[in-house]
Amino acid sequence: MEALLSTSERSESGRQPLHRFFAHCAADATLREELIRIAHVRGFSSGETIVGEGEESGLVGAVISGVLRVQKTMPDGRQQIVGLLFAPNLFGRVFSRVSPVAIEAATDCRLCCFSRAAFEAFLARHPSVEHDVMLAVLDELDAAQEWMLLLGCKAVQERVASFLLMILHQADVGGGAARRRQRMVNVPITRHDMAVYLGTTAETISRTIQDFARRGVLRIINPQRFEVLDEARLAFLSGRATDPGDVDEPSLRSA
Amino acid sequence: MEALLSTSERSESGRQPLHRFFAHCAADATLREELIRIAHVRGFSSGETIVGEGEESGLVGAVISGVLRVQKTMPDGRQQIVGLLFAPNLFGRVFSRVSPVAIEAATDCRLCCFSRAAFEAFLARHPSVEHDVMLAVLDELDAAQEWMLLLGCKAVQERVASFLLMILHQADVGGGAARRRQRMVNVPITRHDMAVYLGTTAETISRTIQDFARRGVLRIINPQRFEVLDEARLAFLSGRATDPGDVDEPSLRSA
DNA sequence: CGCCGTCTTGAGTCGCTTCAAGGGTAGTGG
DNA sequence: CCACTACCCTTGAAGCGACTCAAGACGGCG
Repeated sequence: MEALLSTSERSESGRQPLHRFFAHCAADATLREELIRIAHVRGFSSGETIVGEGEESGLVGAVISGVLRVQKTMPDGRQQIVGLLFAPNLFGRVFSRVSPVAIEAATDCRLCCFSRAAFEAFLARHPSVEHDVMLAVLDELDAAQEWMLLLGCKAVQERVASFLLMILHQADVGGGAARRRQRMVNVPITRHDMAVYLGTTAETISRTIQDFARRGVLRIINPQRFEVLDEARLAFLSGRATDPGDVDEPSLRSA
Repeated sequence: MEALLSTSERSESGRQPLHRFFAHCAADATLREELIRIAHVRGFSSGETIVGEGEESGLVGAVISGVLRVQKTMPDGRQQIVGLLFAPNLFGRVFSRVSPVAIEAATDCRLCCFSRAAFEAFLARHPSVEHDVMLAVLDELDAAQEWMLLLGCKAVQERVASFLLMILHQADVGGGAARRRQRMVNVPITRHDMAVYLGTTAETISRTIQDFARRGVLRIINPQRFEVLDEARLAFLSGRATDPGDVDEPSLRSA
C-alpha cells in the first residue's frame, strides 16, 4: 500500500496513472498516512463476488489491476452489466447501507480495499478528498448516460463498435499529449460478458466481430485480441460520427 | 425564493417535500441567506431548452414544478432520454464546463436557478451542503443503472409497466409512513417522449398500453391519464417480481 | 370549420434471439 | 503422451418481437 501511494511517478514509466483521488492523498503526508492505516490490498480471482447485489457490504476501494464488472440481475435471472471498472477506478457504493449492484471480478484482480465506514469517516474529515470522490461519481454518471444512449438507440453492430473503441482508448497509455494511440484491442472479458454489457447475446457478438473482420475493419489475432485496421471506419460504424467520406457500407454478411 | 425556503412545513400540506439540499439550507440562517442571494426563479414553457448538449452552460438548480427531460442525441438524430426530473430534483452538471446532456422542459415548468459558478463557490464554502449534492448525484447514478437494466434486458411490455409504476410512485404524496398510494397515473409527457425514454417507438407504446387496458390491468381515462386496476399484475408485468399467484398470462393481443 | 399534432390501428418486413451443433483450446488424469 | 472433459467461441437455421410505413381517429385551436 505504501508502494501504491509513493509511486506517483510511475505513471511516467508506462503504468496506469493514479486516480485523482490517490494523487491528491499521496501529495499530503497526513492524508497518506491516514489512508495507509485503513487500506489493505486484496486479490480476487475471476468470478469471485466482491459485493453482492442488494447486500449490505462494507467494502469500497479502487482497482489496482484487473477488471471488475458491475451488474444487476432480475428475479428471473436476466442480467445486465452496468459498468466495467479498470485500474485506477474506484468501486463500491459510498454513503449507502446496501449496494444496488453486484461487483464481481471479471478477471483475476488486485484491489485496494477500505471498510466503507472507515472510508466515509476519512472523507468526512477531509472535504477536499470527498470532492474528488464526487468528481469520480459524476464521471460514472456521465458514462452511465452514454451507455443508456447506446442501449436505447444503437443497433448491435454499433454497440460492438462502440465497445471496441472504448476498450481501445482506455488502454491508451500515458497522459495528456504524450498519450500513445493503441492499435491492438485486448478484450479482457468473455463473449458472454460482452453480451451482457451490450444488452445482446454471445452469438450475435461473435457474428458481428467476424463480420467486421470480413469487412477489413479489424484483424482477429485470437478471440480476445484484435488489431484495428481502420479506426475511422470503426468510429463510423459505432455511430459516433456521421460518415465523412465512406459511401454506402456493403455488408458482406450475406456473402 | 424566500417563500421556497421558508415553507419547509408545506410538505405537510400535500405539496412536494423539499429536496434534502434545500431542507438543509433552510434550517440555517446563514445558508438560507447566501442561497437566496444567488438564486432566481425562472419559468420555461414546454419544449424550451434549458441547457444544450455539449454546450457550455452555467446554469444549475432545482425543479419547482413541471418536468424536465434529460436527453442525448446522436449525430444522425436518434435520441435517448436518460432521465426525467420532477420536483424537487436538482438539475445541471456541476463541476464540468460543458454538459454532456441536453436539459429541456418536457412540460411548462418553474425552476430555481443558480449560476453554476456561484453555486459551486457556495458548495466550496459549505462542504456539508456539497455532501447533500453528492448524495443526490449518487441517487441519480442508481437510477441510471436501474434504467440500464431496463433498456438492456426488458421487453417493451416490461419497460412500459416499469415506467407506469415509476410515474405512479413518484406521485405518491406525503412522506414516510403517511405516504398515500395513488391509483391514478398522470403521464406528464407525450407518447413520443415516453418512447424516447423507453428506447422504443410511439406506436409500440400505444399498442402496449391498449393491451394492458384490454387485459384489465388499467383503465384509460384519456391518453394522458389512466387508473391502475391491478397494481400487483402491473408489477409482475414490469419484471420486478417473479409472480406469486398468477398462472400463465393470456395475451388478448390476438383477440 | 378546417388545420394540425397526437394517438391509435393495421400490415409487412427485418434484425435479433433462440435453439442446436460443431470446433478449438486449456486443464486434468490415466 | 494422449485421451478426456469442460468451457468458450463460432456457425447455421428458424421463429418472433418490434420497427417501419401508411392510414385513420380524436381533440384542440385559430
